[in-house]
Amino acid sequence: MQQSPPTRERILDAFQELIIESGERAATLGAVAERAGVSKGGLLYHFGSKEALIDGLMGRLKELVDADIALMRVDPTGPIDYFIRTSVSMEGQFDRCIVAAARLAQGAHPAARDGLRSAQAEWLNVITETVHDPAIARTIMLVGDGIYYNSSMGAGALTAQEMDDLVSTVHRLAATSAP
Amino acid sequence: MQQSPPTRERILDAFQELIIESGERAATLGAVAERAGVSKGGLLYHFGSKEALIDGLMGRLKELVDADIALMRVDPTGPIDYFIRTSVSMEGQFDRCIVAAARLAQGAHPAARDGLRSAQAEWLNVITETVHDPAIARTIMLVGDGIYYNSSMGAGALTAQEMDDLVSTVHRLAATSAP
DNA sequence: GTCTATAGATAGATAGAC
DNA sequence: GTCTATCTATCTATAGAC
Repeated sequence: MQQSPPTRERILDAFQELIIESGERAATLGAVAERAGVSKGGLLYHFGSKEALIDGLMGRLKELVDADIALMRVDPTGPIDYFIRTSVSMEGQFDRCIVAAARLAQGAHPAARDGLRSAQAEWLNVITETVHDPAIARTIMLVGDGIYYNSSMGAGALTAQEMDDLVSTVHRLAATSAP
Repeated sequence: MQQSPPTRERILDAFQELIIESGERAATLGAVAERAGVSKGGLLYHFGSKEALIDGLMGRLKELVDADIALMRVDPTGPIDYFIRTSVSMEGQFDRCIVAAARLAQGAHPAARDGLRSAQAEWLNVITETVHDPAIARTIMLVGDGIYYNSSMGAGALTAQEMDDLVSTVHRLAATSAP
């Protein structure tokens, strides 16, 4: 029998999805509460302010980033393949959480900005360990950032063919080296 | 003697800068009016609603994009060099307008989303004409998108050295071709 | 732990004087 | 073309019952 997630998680889910679907502005406490199936008062018992709600989502982000970095390091296809392919999906909790965080970061919420920045720093670390050339590593990071930029703008997902082309293009780039 | 720009332009400037500095949410009609040096009523004479204000900024964006595409086609260093180097600055009206539009697009404003999408389509056209390989062209576009993603997140500007490295890395990528 | 009721602040927009 | 005054709606947050 299916258990409904704890209220706290349902609230964070509702907040995250509302931000993705309709922007930060539409993610009011009332809308989040309704979507999570609680009253405003009930929501404010778990997160005492809107800032606390954002901090809650950033806590979730940090957990997911840590898990992702660990997976990236051990992926059999290598960190670059993993990085590009997982940047693109928008299907999992992780990507959805990142897109929501990106939108909050644009709304000038320092906690969201810092959370994403430290995630970027960790990814760049692993990529630099792999390709050694810092300029190439930074360029690959920019490709990943570009993918998130498009995701967060509601662009459609890449086809499987486009995805394969992109991965192989990035691999050729990684094999290149400055003269 | 310095002429102050017409009120309409001052209002658009104020709107744009407020969005960049503090996010869409802080760019209320009152805040925009104050920054532009008019009253709310004065603002609403020129732009009858917040949506009209957004449409006004999108009109400015379209003009700037058209001018940019024209420059990109005739730049002596070539379209790719021009595309990468100008994606990065955040100093000119054009980049600031794009970043503001990107933030509005994330707030689920369809007009902003459409304006940016058509700009991206035009850039991609020119790049594809230059490098011929569509997968490489798309990858270069993603690098440019990544730069804007970082700009709109308030990341610091690249150093001149990082910029040169990036441009040469992208050029090596452009020289690559699928087997 | 969750609810209702409500306070207090601020948003977008209108009306009409100048 | 610009202003002040004001209306209405909505948002965050608090208080207190259950």
